[in-house]
Amino acid sequence: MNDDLHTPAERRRNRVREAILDAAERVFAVEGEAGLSIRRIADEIDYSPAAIYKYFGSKDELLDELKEAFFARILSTVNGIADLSDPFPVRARRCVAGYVRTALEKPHHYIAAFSGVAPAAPNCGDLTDFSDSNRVRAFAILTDMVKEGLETGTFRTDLRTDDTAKAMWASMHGLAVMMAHFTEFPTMATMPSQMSRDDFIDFHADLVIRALEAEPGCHQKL
Amino acid sequence: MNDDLHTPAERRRNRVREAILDAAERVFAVEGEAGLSIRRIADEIDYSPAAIYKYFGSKDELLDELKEAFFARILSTVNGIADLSDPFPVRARRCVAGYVRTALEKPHHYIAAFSGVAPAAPNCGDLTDFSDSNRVRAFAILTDMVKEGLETGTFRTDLRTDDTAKAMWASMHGLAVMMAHFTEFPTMATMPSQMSRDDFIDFHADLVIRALEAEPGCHQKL
DNA sequence: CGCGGAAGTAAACAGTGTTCACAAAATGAA
DNA sequence: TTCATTTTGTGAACACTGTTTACTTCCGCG
Repeated sequence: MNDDLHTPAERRRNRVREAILDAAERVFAVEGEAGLSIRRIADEIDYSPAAIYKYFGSKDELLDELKEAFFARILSTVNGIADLSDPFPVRARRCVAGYVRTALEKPHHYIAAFSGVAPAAPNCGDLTDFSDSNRVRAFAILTDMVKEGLETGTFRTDLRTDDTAKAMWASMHGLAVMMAHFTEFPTMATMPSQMSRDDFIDFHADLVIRALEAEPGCHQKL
Repeated sequence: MNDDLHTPAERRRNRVREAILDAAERVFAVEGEAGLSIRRIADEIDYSPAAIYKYFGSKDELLDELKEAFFARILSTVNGIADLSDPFPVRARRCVAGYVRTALEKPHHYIAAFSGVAPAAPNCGDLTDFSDSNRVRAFAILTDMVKEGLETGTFRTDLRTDDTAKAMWASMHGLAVMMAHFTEFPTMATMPSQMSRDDFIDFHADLVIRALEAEPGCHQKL
């Protein structure tokens, strides 16, 4: 968090950096990855395109920072919910739903964060390269949740923690990416539904948790 | 299916068209959407870039055809499984798993098919524009499956067919897109797991179906 | 002050999708 | 056959893109 803003020069530099990110953010949120170009950002902040390369090594680097920031936002939302004192399976459902809702606040961001096949990272091959902090922390929330479900006896005892967390995330992610993809339609259209957007998210969250419960559906409310 | 290949000219034209699609397919499967350029395709088939525009209105149109063809392939796989005579909940699980496995045969294709926010279609707004044939048919398979589960009493009776099908699709899609995204890692890495890739797909499929069952887990095998 | 490094720039390079005027070839009719 | 018409293919251009390079300008430190 400490960004070393001691000297005026450093603060000034940081201000420009933020301005670049802000401009990128603005354009990106509206026009998506396709509409975002270095020259466009430069125009927005009245700089020359080349200037941006004094602050970011490449366009991808800049984009990664945008996506990472958004992912951090989702993470903190879910974290906030996880820290509440709701009884267990309710809290779990709320985390799932919260994840999806936050993801849908910026559909372009969320989709962009997972579009494309991840390149084989340099320091990969083992599981030890588990260094992408935000995603790791997000995953940790899930595994903690599963552990709690197991310990309290809410979940089936034959579930492996890590695999279950992964499956949960896949399901949440699926809903988020699907609704984000169809975001410009009313009620996620092109597919019939009687439910409101929010109700559907809750419905899905309920299913995700229910799949794990020893005696499913004992806590109907919310 | 009838492509009107009556005259020699039409057949010749169709051959070139296929050659273009084949070349695109080849490049796309290996290098993904990023590595695919009109000029690259043109090189591959020894034509000039401009020639391609005699066969496709735009690069997007060409790409859409690639994606659509792949989606059709997934669809037919799932359809094949759905037509088997397996007892019900087993067949449902197999459909889900089959969807994911086929999607993962070409990760680039699958991800590309859902990357980006869908633009508001011209003839949209109502549900009546339900005209994207392949996706509609895929969705129909799901709704049929849910209906069968409801009629045979396997599924909970309080499930709404359409919403349940949508939720199912979201979960399958989530797993597919997640595994596709991390496809270049061993065992979908960056996340710990004790299971093989295939086992995990089955595990997830089981969870998806189990969430809908009236008495979950009565048909453990396969 | 002067000096060194950082900030910012215009211009260029290599690449992209796409269009356009034009040539070559195939087609259909007389 | 010959001639006109349509189709197929091309090279060059246009307007973009991300990125680099040489250059100037400016700020902070000694």
